[in-house]
Amino acid sequence: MKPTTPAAEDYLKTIYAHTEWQPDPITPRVLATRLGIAPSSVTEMVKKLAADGFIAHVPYGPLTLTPAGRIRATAVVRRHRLIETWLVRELGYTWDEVHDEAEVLEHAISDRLLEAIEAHLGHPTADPHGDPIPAADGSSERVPAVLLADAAPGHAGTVLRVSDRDPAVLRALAEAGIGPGSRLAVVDATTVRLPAGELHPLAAEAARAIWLTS
Amino acid sequence: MKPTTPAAEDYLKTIYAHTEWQPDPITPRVLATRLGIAPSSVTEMVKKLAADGFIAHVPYGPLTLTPAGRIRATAVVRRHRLIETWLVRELGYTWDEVHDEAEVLEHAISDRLLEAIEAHLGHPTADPHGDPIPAADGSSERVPAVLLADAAPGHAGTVLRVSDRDPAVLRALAEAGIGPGSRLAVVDATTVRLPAGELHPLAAEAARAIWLTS
DNA sequence: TGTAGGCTTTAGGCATGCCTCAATCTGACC
DNA sequence: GGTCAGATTGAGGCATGCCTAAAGCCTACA
Ligand SMILES: [Mn+2]
Ligand SMILES: [Mn+2]
Ligand SMILES: [Mn+2]
Ligand SMILES: [Mn+2]
Repeated sequence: MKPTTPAAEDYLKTIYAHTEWQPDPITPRVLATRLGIAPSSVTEMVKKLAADGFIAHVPYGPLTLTPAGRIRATAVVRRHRLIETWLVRELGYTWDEVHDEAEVLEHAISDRLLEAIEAHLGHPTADPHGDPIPAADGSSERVPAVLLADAAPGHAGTVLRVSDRDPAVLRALAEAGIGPGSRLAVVDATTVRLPAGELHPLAAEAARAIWLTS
Repeated sequence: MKPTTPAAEDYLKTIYAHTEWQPDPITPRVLATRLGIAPSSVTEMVKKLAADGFIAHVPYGPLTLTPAGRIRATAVVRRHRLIETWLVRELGYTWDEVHDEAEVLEHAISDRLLEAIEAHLGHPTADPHGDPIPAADGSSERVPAVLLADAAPGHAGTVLRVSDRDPAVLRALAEAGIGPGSRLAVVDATTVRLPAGELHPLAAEAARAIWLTS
């Protein structure tokens, strides 16, 4: 399989991540926005990734990963999440601080170091945000989940994951003691009830970051 | 101070390393050979590094670091050696395996992570090869040392450092139990006497890799 | 069914960091 | 002092990965 550059790996990872918790394939426009680059830059890289067999693309259509692309993408996701886990468990990072560091290191560590870190951590299956860490063969368990913002009032469940996209949301939730494993009941789109019974208000961004068991 | 790219950092580090154990400044030709690139590539990068104030260079002359260049170079060396130390002490690497990994990671970790690793290791002052780890301010202790290959027969001393350039040499020395801190007496250019009294033959490359107290 | 406006692609450009090949300089030796 | 080999520099080129501006496509809605 063709080697990939750090830039290409970020494209593949972002395409993969888009469909991880939601079915629609990603469009060039959305990919450009997520990566913080111009749409025309996506067009160019898509041409290369398609030529190398990592993505399938018909002009003006959405972007989907080929089997080879999925393998490469999950390998990058695996690195990212193991690095985040390592930073939190071994080096005193909080869950809102790890993302940028992992974004760089995921392209820099060798397979050898990745395996050493994984063994050192005891083969964790989820990162600090509750995201599943793919196994070395690319497989990962997918648990049915609902976005808190989309959950019906009255729905009660366990926090499965919290999107790591917005550090401010992560800090606010940590402050409230909410994280993967927390039990929550949905009161309305901006209020949850904690196990102790007290009501807790949530910013709209927080409600769109938390995924509960369905 | 201007930011530096990974490539520029490798140039600065290599220029610095050249004078660390020997006084003559490096020439473009030698720098190109060390970096494994063409001499004309060095000419180009030297122009940029000189324009940015990191090196001093008169055409056709040798390359020397400015104070700004020395600060940047020691920062990279500090990263490199702390990473090597961390790989050996925490993750089961041997001293012949760490160099390539550190060569990449030295450009990838944040200041935040560097400080966390350093604290986690207890602020070590030397890396697995005995090379001094510069402090955050760039300072480092320089101990007088002689290359084993240049030492007079009969000279006895402690191994201060072993060059990490050739992994095969490092493996052979580890096999013989020779490393920083070992006591050795020089018999001739290719033989040393160990503390137990036995003689040990050394390859010429090994004799040019070992530095003893003078 | 026509069209406006958004999405996608194309065209042309730029910075980085390499390369090869050719020209120029330097210093050691005759 | 002249010569010449090796070192250094210059010229031109290429891959990567971004950009802006302009052109082309597509579709939802009038
Ligand atoms: Mn990344
Ligand atoms: Mn995460
Ligand atoms: Mn390096
Ligand atoms: Mn070292």
